[in-house]
Amino acid sequence: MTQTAKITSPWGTRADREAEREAKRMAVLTTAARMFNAKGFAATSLDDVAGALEVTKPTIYHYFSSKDEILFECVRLGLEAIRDAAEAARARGGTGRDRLEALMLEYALTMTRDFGICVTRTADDQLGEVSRARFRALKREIDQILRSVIEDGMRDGSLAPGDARITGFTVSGALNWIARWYRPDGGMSAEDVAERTTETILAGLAPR
Amino acid sequence: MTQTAKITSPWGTRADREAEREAKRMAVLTTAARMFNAKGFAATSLDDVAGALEVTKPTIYHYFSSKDEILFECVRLGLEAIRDAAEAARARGGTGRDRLEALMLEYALTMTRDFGICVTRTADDQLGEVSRARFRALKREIDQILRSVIEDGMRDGSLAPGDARITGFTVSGALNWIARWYRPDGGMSAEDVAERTTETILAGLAPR
DNA sequence: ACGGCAAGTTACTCATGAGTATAGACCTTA
DNA sequence: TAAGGTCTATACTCATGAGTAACTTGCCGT
Repeated sequence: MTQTAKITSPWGTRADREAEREAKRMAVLTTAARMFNAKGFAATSLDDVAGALEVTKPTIYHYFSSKDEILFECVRLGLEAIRDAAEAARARGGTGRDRLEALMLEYALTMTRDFGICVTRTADDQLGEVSRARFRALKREIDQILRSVIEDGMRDGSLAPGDARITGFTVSGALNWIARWYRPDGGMSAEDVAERTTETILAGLAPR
Repeated sequence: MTQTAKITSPWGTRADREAEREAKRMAVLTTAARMFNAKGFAATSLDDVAGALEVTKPTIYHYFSSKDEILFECVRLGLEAIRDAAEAARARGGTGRDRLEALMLEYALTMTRDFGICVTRTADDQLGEVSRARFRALKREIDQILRSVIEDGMRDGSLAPGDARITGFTVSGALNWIARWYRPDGGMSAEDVAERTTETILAGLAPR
């Protein structure tokens, strides 16, 4: 039998090159997000980010047009992860409570990851005008999905009646805070943290 | 009857002058806190703060030695307000649940005020090394008081059993978040917000 | 009266870091 | 093999804003 299997060419195709470019973009974003989370956005210079990737600043400007764009892309990835999870939870079956629980679990998990952490550490005043508007819009979108699921639950009796707005803020506050205290090396897995926090929010502190 | 009532001298005493100095210091802190909250710490220059007070930057340096000191004093005032309230709540009588409720109400109220807002908007990387250490110590102190009250409540049966650490983080997250969404002009008083949020945390979302 | 402290001012210095001009190496395609 | 795009580096510019030097004014205590 002759060798007919196609070997992979050492010369990349256009698609290969685009994938590589995308991989480099993501490497910049991941590195930047980690450094923003560790030292703060203002205290992290693009020279720092470039240095960590062992390239120079103009290289970064080859992939991004400004520091603002880099920060926005980081929070966008975090926010879109939450929004997509929230949307999926809203669309699935079950009671409002079931859907809320699914939503909270995914939300909490995102809060243990680089881009999710970046979201809660970023105040909108750090972004330029255009990014800021998009940032707020995404946050509003998530708040609204969360609130609508809570309202569904209150309506179908699977959640206690109350003010859906306040309840929504309480939930997002508790979940967002995970990003501030969770440490992967702290003996608790991200999944454990997500489950316990979700459980605490649902059950409340008072005994039943 | 002759005039014997002591008139207040136009020449201030030493105490007067010290009080005035203190008032000016506080004016700087309040103005700075509001501007930090509105535009972010990095985006607020001391020239901005001085301008808002209709003085010049060196005047501010007459009362404070650095921008770092100003930020730290702002968060210190916020954190000490919370810590004192927490300590008072821990010391008073009643079940763990009663004390926790009192603690949460005061904590929530502080989160609607300038220095409290400053606390949650300040990431420790914005502070110099020394201030950062004191900042963390104060936060830890508050966390520990909160946790000990929760543990008391779990022990005396007035709170549902669970992981006091996770529960504490959930509580502080939900409360801290108030600083991010509360607007005094939003139709709800700070007291209302504090009560409703506290109630939601205690009761939980699931129906009873 | 006078030395000195308190409270301001104007007019600097100086480090930092975002963003750019320009050039060179390499790779692909005609 | 020449043209043109892609990727990276060196070596800048330039605005900003923290912090300071040095001076003025006025009040206080001796």
